[in-house]
Parts: sequence; structure tokens; C-alpha cells
Amino acid sequence: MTLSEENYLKAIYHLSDTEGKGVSTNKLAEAMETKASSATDMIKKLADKSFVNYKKYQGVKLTKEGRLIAASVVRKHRLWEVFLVEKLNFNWDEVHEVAEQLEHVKSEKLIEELDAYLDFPTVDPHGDPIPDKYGEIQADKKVLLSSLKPGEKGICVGLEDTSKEFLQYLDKIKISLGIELKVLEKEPFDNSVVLQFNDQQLTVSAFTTTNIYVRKS
Amino acid sequence: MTLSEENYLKAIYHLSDTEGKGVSTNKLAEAMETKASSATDMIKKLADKSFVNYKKYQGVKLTKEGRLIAASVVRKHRLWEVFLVEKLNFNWDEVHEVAEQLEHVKSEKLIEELDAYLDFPTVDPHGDPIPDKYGEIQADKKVLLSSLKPGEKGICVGLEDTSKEFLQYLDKIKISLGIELKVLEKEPFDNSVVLQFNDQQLTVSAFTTTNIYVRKS
DNA sequence: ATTTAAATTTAGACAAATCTAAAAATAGTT
DNA sequence: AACTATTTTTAGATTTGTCTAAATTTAAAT
Repeated sequence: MTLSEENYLKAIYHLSDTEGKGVSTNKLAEAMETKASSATDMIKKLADKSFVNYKKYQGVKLTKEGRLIAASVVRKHRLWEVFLVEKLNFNWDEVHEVAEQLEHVKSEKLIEELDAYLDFPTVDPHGDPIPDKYGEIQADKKVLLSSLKPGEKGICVGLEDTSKEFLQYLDKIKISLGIELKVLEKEPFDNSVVLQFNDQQLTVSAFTTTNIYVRKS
Repeated sequence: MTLSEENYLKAIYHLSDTEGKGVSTNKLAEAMETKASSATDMIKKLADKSFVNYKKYQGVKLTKEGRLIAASVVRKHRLWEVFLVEKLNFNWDEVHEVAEQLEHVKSEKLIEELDAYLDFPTVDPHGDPIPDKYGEIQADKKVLLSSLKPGEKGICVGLEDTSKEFLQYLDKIKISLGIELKVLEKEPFDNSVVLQFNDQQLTVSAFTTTNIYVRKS
């Protein structure tokens, strides 16, 4: 497993949400910030090693083996993110670049010990789930904040939009993972919502409420 | 800085103990487990980037800039080793391979936060000193074993008396360079000391403790 | 059903880091 | 000082991952 192969597998993994058809060469090339011809070359190599199934012009799908490798890279990435935030005082929006490097460190013991050291977290600092060592993701029944009715409460467990701008905005208004949010009012005309948390009240836009996941509490 | 360049600089750094002449191509190739021709190629590249001074057939020396880079890699390596042993339950002999990978992760903040998280250690689990962020190694504050108080530990780093008799005595009781000695008790009347090392306890005389240098650990 | 547009693949080239084999320089020995 | 032996460098080839440009296939549109 070279670094490049791992990154391609990870990209295919992330692009494989639509279960039906394979990931297109162009989409993959775009995600990898490279050219379609390079993607084709790598796809062939991954197919040779049977990490993906590939038919010309039909896109790629991960094999069981490829998916396990990809999931393990994602697992490492997200565990390191938790480590950086919880132990080394990184902010949400600073962890990605470093985790991109750490995720490629190879050591079974390292990652299992890290997992234990962090007390077996199930989500990363952005609320994305952490695959277990078998590549399985804990099914989670998180719902959008926008789906809560006035009077209901929920614990913030994840985000839809993980752009730097959004993360910084949340940071500014002091909404973070694990915080409990209560919906006080909903304005019907623009769907903005009045929230209560940390003994304060704040009005947030519909954009915000449709990009925050909560677990009802 | 590619991974390979960093590894070569590190190797040159470790081989540069004799300050007089440069590191020979063959020695470098051997340390890198590669061929002399490959070493020559890389030396040229490093010279182009002025990380080393190089004259054909004369070996290489690090420039100030090259030494700083090498020291920073060594710094990262040793800090990660401390992390692995102290936080993730690695044994001292399991850490090297993983640290070889972690040392190449690039993030100023990461390494400074890690340093603080580990409480600014000055030596790694093998007793080797950790360069500071400017590449400087804390002047060996080696002290006499006799200056340690009960409960303190030190790594044996040198001798005052190097007579054959003393060396043979140390050999017999299995005290060698690099070994960690813990002072358990001190007898006030004759200054003899009870040491613990290698899972055994032993009483040694004041003569012995005033002729062994340790670095506190 | 053609024709055009878009997506994908192929072919050939390049840079990085390595190798082998051969040439050149240095060091050691008589 | 001349001859070996060793060390070091050069020249040319290889592999990995990438690129550009051209060819091919699929999709879309008239």
C-alpha cells in the first residue's frame, strides 16, 4: 500500500455514497486534484491488486478488501483528529491537514492503543462517525437541528457542512460538539430559529439549522 | 523537503560525530541501506539546495540549515518515542519503527503542542537527548551518581575512573553505558547506595557512585 | 440516425529515487 | 614512484506517479 494508493481508495470510499453505480473517473480525478488520465492509471493498478472492480468507461467500485483498507484509513484519520482536539488543543478547523499525514502511519498497535487512550470515541470532532477496526460504522440516528420543534432539545453530534467558514462561525458563537441545544422559537417566514444553550439565547439562520445534526434529548 | 531528503539529512547528522572530516559516501550509503551511487545522487541534490557542503571525493558536511532540518527530524522522532512509551504503552524497543514514520509529519503546532503535552522531556526512552526547536541539544548536564537523591533515576552516560579494575567491576555487576539506575537508599554513615536496575537491587560503595556519571531521567 | 459534446482511455514523455556496470579518483603498499 | 585495491562518481536503465495531447467511447441533441 503506497501513500497514493491509500489516498485514492479513501477518495473512492468517500465518493461511494450512491450505491448504484461506480465512481466516475472524472469525479475521482477532481477529488484527488489531478487529471483524469492519472486517475485511470491508478484505477488500473488498484484493479490489478483487486482493491476495486473496474470496467472501462463504467467507473470503479471498491471490493470488500478495498473498502476495508479505505475504512481503516478513515478510521485513523478521525481518531487522530480526536487526539489533536482533545489532547493537543487543536481547533476543529486546524486538524484536517495534520490528520491527512498521520492517517498513513502504519502500525496496528499504534492505532489500537490510540483508540483506547481516547476512550473509544465513536465520532470525530466534526461529528463524523469513526469506523471500527473491521470497517463498520456504528449506525447513528442523528437528525437535523431544523427538524426539532419548539421546546425540543438535542445534543450536537455532527455537521453536514464542514467548511472552514462554517466551523469558524460555530466556534465564534460557541456551538460545539456535545453541547445541548434547545429550540425556543421558529420563525415561519425564513425558518430562522431561536436557540438556547449555555444560559444564552441566539438566533440562527435556516442554513445553520440544516447543517447541524443533533441527537434528541 | 521530501521524505528521502529528510532521511538522508538525518543519517548524515547521526554520522557527523567526528567533527573534522565529512561523512563518506560509502558510510552514508550503508546507513541508508542503499548503494553508493544512490547516495552520490542524493548528496548532489542536497548540495544544490545548500543543505550540505560537498566536494567530490571529500564526503559531505551539513550546513547550518541542513543541520537544523536534521535536528528537527531527530527532535520529532524522540518526542514521538516518549509519547508512545508514556501514553500508549509501547515498550522502549517497539517504538523505533513507528517513530520513523511519525517523525516526517509536518506541522509546527503539532510538535510544539506534543512537546508541551509530554511536559518538555529532555531525553527519549533510550536516554538520547531531544534537541530543542532551534536544534540545540541541552548541554549534557551529566552529574555524578552520588548526587542523586533516593527515588531519583539516571542513565549511565560516562565514567570518571576508567581504570581496568573499575571497568571489570562494573562489567561484573552488569552496569553499562546507557543503563538506567534508580537510587533506592543512601546510607548516611558511609555514603553507600542501594541501586535498582535490571530488576535487581545492589549496594555499591561511595567510590563507585562518585565515579559514574548519569543524566537524570 | 447522425452529429456534436463530454467523458474516458491510450500513448508517449517527464521527474524522483533508485539500480547496475563501468570509469575515474584516491589511498595503501611495496 | 608505480601498482593495486578501495572508494567514489558517471552513464544509462527502471519504477512510480504524474502530465499533455490525441484517440476512442459514451451520452446528448437535433
